[in-house]
Amino acid sequence: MSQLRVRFAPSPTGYLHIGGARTALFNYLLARKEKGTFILRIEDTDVARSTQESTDAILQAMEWLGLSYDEGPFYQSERFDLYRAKVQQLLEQGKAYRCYCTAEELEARREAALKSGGKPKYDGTCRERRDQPAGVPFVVRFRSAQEGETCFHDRIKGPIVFNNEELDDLIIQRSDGTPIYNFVVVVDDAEMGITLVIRGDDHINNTPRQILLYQALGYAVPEFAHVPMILGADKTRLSKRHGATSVMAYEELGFLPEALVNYLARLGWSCGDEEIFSMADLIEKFTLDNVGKSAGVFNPEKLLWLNAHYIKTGDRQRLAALLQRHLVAKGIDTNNGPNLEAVVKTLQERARTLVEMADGAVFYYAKEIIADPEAVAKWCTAEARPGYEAVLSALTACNDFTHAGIESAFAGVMSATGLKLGKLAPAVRVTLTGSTASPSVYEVLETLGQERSLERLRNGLKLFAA
RNA sequence: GGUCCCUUCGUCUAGCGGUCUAGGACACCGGCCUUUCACGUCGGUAACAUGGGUUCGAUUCCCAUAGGGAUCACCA
Repeated sequence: MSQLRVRFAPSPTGYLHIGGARTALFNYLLARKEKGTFILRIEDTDVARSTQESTDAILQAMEWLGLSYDEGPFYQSERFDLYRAKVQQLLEQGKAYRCYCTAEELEARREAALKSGGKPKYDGTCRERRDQPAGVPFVVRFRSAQEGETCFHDRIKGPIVFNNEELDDLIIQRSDGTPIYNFVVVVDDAEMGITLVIRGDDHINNTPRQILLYQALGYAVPEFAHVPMILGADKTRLSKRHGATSVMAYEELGFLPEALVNYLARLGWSCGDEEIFSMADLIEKFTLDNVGKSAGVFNPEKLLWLNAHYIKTGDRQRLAALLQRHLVAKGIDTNNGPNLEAVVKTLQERARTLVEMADGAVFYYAKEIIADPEAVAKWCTAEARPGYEAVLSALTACNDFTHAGIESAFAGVMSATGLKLGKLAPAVRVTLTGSTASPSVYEVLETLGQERSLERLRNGLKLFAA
């Protein structure tokens, strides 16, 4: 066990999105690699916006991705006593003060400042206020440093310096007594012994004020590593406009968790020319040194490619179980039909997602084949009928309905009729699958089995032009 | 607007002063394979934002400019 302690601290105001998942992944990978501790903390201090459903969704997504944590989940909503005590401590030490300005007043002043070209920061009205009017609601503000500079060495971005003049006295406790993010994140990271904070770089601007807070509270300041944002194709922050952003939406779309993990890891991190990484590979090879500094564009095409790779190389039994779920979702009963693993085998190389695989598997379980009219018109012609009938009788006579047996049945027909497979197979494919695109007819025949195949082939006779 | 971050093919990236006529991957285009669709395979198009420095020598270091992103809440 090393001293490294990292955490993922999502706010339960929605599902786990792609960006959050990558942050969680990086934390997880580093913790595992360094044999450190990975902590999960739910940041639900905003009671109005936090929901149990969101928390559940986040937990579920973490589990689906295989990101297990060592401690937690901790809920900030259960730690208000701690925060109140820390606020009190700051108040007593004169490092924080009560502010009686109302939200409306502040808003008005902000606008005025902006209009006159000034900075929209708190003007310090209550900074030196001594009286404590009874019955008047107040917030607690942190007395921030007004001069000097605050700097830190980011593990990804390098040295970053802020002029303290840019910082204002931020609110650390609302008028309803609940604490605010920038305050609790400091208290919790310190109290939980976090040694390295890995988070999105949208938090860079929060870092200096948090450092000041660590110091005011007498805590050691942890290290920081700010990972770049993930952008949409138009280079703006990834959002719903760009398609699915929820991790679990990808499961529904037929993606495998290892594909998403692999993709997310490679978005912003690299290891030479390698592209394919299992979770074990990532744990072995991940380092913050190879995380890039610039924001990356989410590329669904590449995710698709990785997913196709994992489907191609995946375990059939597992894929069969996953495929069944997608088939059932389409209202298809897989009980009266070919073995699912055999079906997976024929579709593995031609499906990029489980949804595509399910689409491609539908014909196997159809009670009746409804053939594409265009395909029928093109291949089920009077001219093709003799060959088709020859195949039908050869397959009827076949007593070894395996790939090899089927192949030799076709070979027999080909030598007897002089027709090439290109003349024989298409019509068979159409009556068997209803379409011109499918796995190899030998495979389809074998997978369907003799009984079902012959039934379809006989029914198919009706499709031929007279 | 202020502040902060970022800047190699369309996209993800390799590159950590000379090995760069810049490598890999996705996508795209073409050949091959082939019973369809795919897979596979071979090949191709395609990038160091711009301008100054530093240096014997810059894709690599520094500074500007431009562009992009983030952030400026009693959200996190």
